[in-house]
Amino acid sequence: MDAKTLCLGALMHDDASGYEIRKLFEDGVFSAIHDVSFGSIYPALTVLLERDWVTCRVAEQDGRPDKKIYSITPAGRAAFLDAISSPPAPDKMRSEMLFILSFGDYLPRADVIALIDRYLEEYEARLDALKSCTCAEDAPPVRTFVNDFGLAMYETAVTFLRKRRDELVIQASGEANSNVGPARMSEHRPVAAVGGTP
Amino acid sequence: MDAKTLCLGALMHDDASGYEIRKLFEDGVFSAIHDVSFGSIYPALTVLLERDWVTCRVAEQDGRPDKKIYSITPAGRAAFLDAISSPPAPDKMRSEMLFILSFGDYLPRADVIALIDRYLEEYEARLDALKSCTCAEDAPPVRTFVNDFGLAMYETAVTFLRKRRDELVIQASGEANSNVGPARMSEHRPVAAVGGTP
DNA sequence: CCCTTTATATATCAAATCAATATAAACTTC
DNA sequence: GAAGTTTATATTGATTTGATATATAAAGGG
Repeated sequence: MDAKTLCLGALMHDDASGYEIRKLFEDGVFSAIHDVSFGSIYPALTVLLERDWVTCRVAEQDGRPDKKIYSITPAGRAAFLDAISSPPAPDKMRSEMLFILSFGDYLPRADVIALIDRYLEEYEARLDALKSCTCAEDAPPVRTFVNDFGLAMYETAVTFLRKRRDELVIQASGEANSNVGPARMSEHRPVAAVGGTP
Repeated sequence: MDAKTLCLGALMHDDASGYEIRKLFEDGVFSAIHDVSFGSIYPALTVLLERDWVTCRVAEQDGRPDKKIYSITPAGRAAFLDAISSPPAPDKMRSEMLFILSFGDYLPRADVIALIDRYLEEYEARLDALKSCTCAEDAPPVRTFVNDFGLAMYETAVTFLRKRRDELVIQASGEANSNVGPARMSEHRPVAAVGGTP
């Protein structure tokens, strides 16, 4: 999906700066759905301005750098509704965790369990975040659809991971009395590329 | 995750051509996990050849163009295991469907239901594909982990979508006796960008 | 008191990635 | 036998990402 469409979607809810749009996809309502980075957002906003799909006002702030607050125009709303009326592409998942875990046979059992622990942490955090931003419970089913979908998926993930983790721990302690308790791996960094000259 | 690492992972299972690697991520074992396109695979294989992490033999075929079949070397296996020992990045989802559905209030109810129907079709197909490639049931839990995870997630998705679709249909037929049966949208195309000069 | 981290806020750019397209032969279907 | 699909490889242009730079300020540790 085009970064311009994603930005318009964010602005359909409320006026926002580029930074705030990013946060919507990082932590906010879109966090379970899609992702965009600054490198796409700022050029997209520039183009949207040129096309008069959005307007921009500068808000001075005490201390912090000036904010450029973008608003969607009626023409922008029309363009957005037109864009989302085309049939969407299939969902795409990118999970380094699952990719690595699919090679669990090649890794020490303790590493596999530690990896599942990290994975569990991630999905527990997402579940909590989603639960806390759940709005009115009596809202119509269209409005709660996406939130409830995310909730159902994350709950399934957490339940599955907890069960399998425990099975692996029991199995491992049966094979050898090694240390496979709730070990945590070191702090998070993106997975290393496959070497080469940096 | 680096395309080189993804290619090495594919070759850990078996020798393959660039085309076959692509299929593993499109239809095969990695389809629920990650995605890579030709534009990443072919340059990656070239680099892997230079580093002697893979070898390449040309297989002549009757009729069809020659196949370049790549094999992972012992050094390649070592490099792969090293690459996957780094802590992985968090999962990323990109769902145009959910993004569009989150604006369901702005769309005609019939369109929303048609969209959910498409979504259901997609996940039913994925579920079937995953079910058919499920291997030995007595395999150790590490080996079945990723497949079972995908199965659990897809089943949750399908169950959720079926339930919500029916709720929306009942609600819609209560509001007005409009045609909201199992309508199907036109054939699949990627979602349109937000206009501009093509 | 200094240093690091975290947060707000915008912007740029090289490197990686994707979607689309070109080529080509064989197989399929009508 | 013409047209379309599938198998297979490869390239290109456009887009996206991830990293980095700049600027300010608050918070916390040592």
